[in-house]
Amino acid sequence: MVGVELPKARQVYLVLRERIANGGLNAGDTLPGEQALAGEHNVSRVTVRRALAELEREGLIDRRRGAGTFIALQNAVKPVVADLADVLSNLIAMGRSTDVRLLAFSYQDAPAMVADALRLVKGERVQRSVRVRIVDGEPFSYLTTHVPERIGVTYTEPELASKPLLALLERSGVSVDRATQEISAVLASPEAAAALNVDIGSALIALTRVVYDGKGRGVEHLHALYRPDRYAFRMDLARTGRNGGRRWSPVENGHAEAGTTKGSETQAGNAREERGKRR
Amino acid sequence: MVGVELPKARQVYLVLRERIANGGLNAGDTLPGEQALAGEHNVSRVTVRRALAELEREGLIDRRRGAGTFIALQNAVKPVVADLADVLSNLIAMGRSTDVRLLAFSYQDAPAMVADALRLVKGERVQRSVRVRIVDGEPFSYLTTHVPERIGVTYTEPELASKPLLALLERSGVSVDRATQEISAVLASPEAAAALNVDIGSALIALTRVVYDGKGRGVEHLHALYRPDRYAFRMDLARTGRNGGRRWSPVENGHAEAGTTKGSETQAGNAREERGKRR
DNA sequence: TTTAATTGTCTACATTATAATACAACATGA
DNA sequence: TCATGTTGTATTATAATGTAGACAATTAAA
Repeated sequence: MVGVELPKARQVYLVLRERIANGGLNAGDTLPGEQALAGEHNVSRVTVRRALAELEREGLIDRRRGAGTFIALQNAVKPVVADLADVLSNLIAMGRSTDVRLLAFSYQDAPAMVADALRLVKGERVQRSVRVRIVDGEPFSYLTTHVPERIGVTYTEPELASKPLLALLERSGVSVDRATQEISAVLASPEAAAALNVDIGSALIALTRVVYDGKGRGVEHLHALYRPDRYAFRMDLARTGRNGGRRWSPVENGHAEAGTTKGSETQAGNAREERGKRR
Repeated sequence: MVGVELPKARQVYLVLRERIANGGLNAGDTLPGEQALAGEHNVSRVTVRRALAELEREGLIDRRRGAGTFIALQNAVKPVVADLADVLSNLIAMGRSTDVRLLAFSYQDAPAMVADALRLVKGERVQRSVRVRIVDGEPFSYLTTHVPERIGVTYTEPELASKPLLALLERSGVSVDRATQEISAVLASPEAAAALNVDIGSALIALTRVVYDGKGRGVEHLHALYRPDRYAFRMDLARTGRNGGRRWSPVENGHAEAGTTKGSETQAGNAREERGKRR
């Protein structure tokens, strides 16, 4: 049973990061001393120091010998905030350069989950592709798509790497009509972590979208993973008329806000690259 | 720099769990032998066995001596899928029993992030509360709310533990009008992990909602953490008219589907409780 | 200046994780 | 029955991680 626990240094790191982000600690505040932190968390000072070193490397804190440890001034690297409907359009509208790398492309039997969602007969063949979308030189989404073979054959591998999948589907005569999507959270698997340049086991936003044509047949199964530090789903809600109903309705928000802070981005970006290389 | 890495056993565990969930492995399939897995992942067989032991404890696989390791039949404990607008209403509509525990309640200076979102003067006092919502006996959301002091004083601590916050706000004359919410993913901090009965460092869905009154003043800042195995945000989208626009519009879905499988829930629930107790 | 508190550094040791190997117990199919 | 491959168990060795304590360097305040 032992062996799958998190190292203590990482636990302390997590707790402190949480306190800095949401725990009511403001920029410039003084953190408790290493000795005190060691006591609070029931670990040795050396372990606390490892956690603090990681936080310092990410630019969240400043440590000054003799003085103490302080919360860094511009610690919040705000993610790009975009509407839930169409990520790509929003990014382009923000004037960002996007690029795609095709990591895998094959035809195979449909996994049970996909066959179920697309309403295929079990084992029907599908086209599977894995792509990484790169925005402004940094990877930020890891896309796994499954498309029924009969539709997949209407476009080629290089086309998939250069054009949006939805456009390819429409070109082949499919009427893209309706979709269902779910948002969840997962830990980064080694493959996804490598592609997105984050640590294995870090948190990722998971989005699963199933697209149907006019007749209700599934035409695309998309499983997307996003870096939460680079992206967040945002929606505006308005209270629905009936009083006491206590319900919200989604509101079309004209354009998404670009939320990435200029100054801090480069710094955090570099720190992250180091982290990725260290193995 | 060392000390915050994930143990190899946990990395292998993550990979295998990912493959079981989304990697095209179906129920009943045979996993590669421990020796083979050790080779694939460049770790020793002992390490692979630790990862497998964890998966077995969670009911995802069956191991039979002499025979092999198999994917458990009913492994997919589907989360409760609900609409993004109003979680609580959906749960009640599903006929589920919900309960609330109040973990913290205090008045304090507003953290920078909250003050910013609610458009308060920095350091203005706010009421902070931490609640855990329990559905069908299992904790599934961890809510941290900040409300401006002038509004917070209109209700009492026990009221907060028994009535929805939005109802309390309206009772005090606040016109709840508009909200913005963002969905992201975070790792479970020790506090959240303990409250939600999951492992430290597991992935959680993070939702931040800021509610405004008719005059655009912030009246509530909600930070919610959900267990992804118990919950997922779902939305239905329809293609917007203009052809080539390639945009989606949210669709009101009348009622959310209850997605929890009866049989598997108890089993997985028990496994999880064990996990929570082991420390 | 003095004093106390802080971070930085170092050493020695204990505990835990991982690796490599061998062998037993069991299942399966030839 | 037998050969083969599997999981279960044990042993040993090495590496990684955590602990404890002491001391130096620096800061800030008394």
